[in-house]
Amino acid sequence: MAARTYAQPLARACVATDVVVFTITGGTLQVLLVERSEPPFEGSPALPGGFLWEGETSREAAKRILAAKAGVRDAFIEQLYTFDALGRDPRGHVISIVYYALVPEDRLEIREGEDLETPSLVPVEAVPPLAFDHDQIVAYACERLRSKVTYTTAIASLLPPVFTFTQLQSAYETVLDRPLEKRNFRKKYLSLDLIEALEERLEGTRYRPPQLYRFRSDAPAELPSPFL
Amino acid sequence: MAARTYAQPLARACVATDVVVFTITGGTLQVLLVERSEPPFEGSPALPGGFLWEGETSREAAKRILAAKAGVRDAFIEQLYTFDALGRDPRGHVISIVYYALVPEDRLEIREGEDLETPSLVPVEAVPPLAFDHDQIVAYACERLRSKVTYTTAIASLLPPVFTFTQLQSAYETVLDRPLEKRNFRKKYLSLDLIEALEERLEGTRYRPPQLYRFRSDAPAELPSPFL
DNA sequence: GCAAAAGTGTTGAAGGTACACCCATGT
DNA sequence: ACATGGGTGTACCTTCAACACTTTTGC
Repeated sequence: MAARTYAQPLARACVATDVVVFTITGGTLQVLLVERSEPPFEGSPALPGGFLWEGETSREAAKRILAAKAGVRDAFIEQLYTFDALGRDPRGHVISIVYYALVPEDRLEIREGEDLETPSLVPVEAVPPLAFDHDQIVAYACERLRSKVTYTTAIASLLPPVFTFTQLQSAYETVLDRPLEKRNFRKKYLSLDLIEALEERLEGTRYRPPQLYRFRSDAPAELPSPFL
Repeated sequence: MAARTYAQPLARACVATDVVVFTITGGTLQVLLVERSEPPFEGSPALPGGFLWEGETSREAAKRILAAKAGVRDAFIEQLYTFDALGRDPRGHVISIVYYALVPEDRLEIREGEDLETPSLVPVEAVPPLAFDHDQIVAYACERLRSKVTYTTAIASLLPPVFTFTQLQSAYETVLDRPLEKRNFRKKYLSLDLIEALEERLEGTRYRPPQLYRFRSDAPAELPSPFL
């Protein structure tokens, strides 16, 4: 590829992608893990991932992996960081361009890929020791997610298209891992003008039916300043 | 490396690093560019960069490039993003793990590398069209830098170890590209307790000698919330 | 004494935090 | 009528923004 010769031998690195898939289930933030079906770390839990295919970008690879393991094709997905410590993969110099994805619980379809790796959801508070440097990656992704929701509308990607205010608040509480005060949260959030009330209310509750909301189609992805 | 065969051919990508070196000179934010001494884009301005060497991480490569072009060994350096669009390098699939670095003006020693590429500083407001996707990279790095200084002490890396309050404020104004109100800035900044006054004042001014400050050795790198 | 930058407080507006009760529904 | 979560307003305090003059030095 490079016609010229260099004083130093160039790295012969392989490029991989791993994906940290987040979802909220049962009031906890969960991450999707697979059990590795081959060495290295065979049998260990790990992030879903794999090598880049020819002619594929890392984002495309991440989407492919997301579709394969989580059954989702158009989720929020964003590059997290590139991990390339020399010892991170015993097979040699493998760099991983890591993405994180946000998937609403109801859109997640966990399936075995062709490679027979079984995906499962694990609360972020209970992630077991993982293969490679994936523990660090998960920790970093959580940090990023927490900060991201405070100045963007990324939370929308963890919620169904239509939701109640309580669901919205509870999603924030889950991600941020702290309680928010109900009245202040509503006041503040409504003032941001990001969401709009539907005409219907939720039916079939055995209590007062809550107002339904959705994000406005013109809601900005990013807010000028953090609001939480 | 991979013993197993795959259904799809794996990407044969080369890994490079580029570095966006920022400094403040003469009240403007500047970025270090080199003129490419070989194809592709021979003669075009570009970011300093190059392929990873064997046994080297991208961060080490970035530091090597920083040292080679800017004569600086221990500057602030942080991974920015990994760019891997398929068409970004006409030679083939080259992914670039990009870093950005902050260097105080007085520590910068611009030098020609062995490759004869001549580095020069250019105001970020006047960056010419660059090779590859480097325009985008510079734009993204500026954005990152602007947001970074609002919630970290990264500004310290653009200043000499000892500085006046005016220098500090002016560094913020340069990076953020907007004026700040002097009294409010001082009040707010002092309340953060990040800097401490030296006993000496600056001498040799032809006006009232200003107080000198330095960042406290225990100043946190990151602040709990943005302050500007 | 003049030029040049350093340094310093107050006030009004806005926004944040803390807090407790009534409402609408299903059973 | 009761249980359940839905929904609302006020008072205080903190923080932010706007604003102009005096001080210290060198020449």
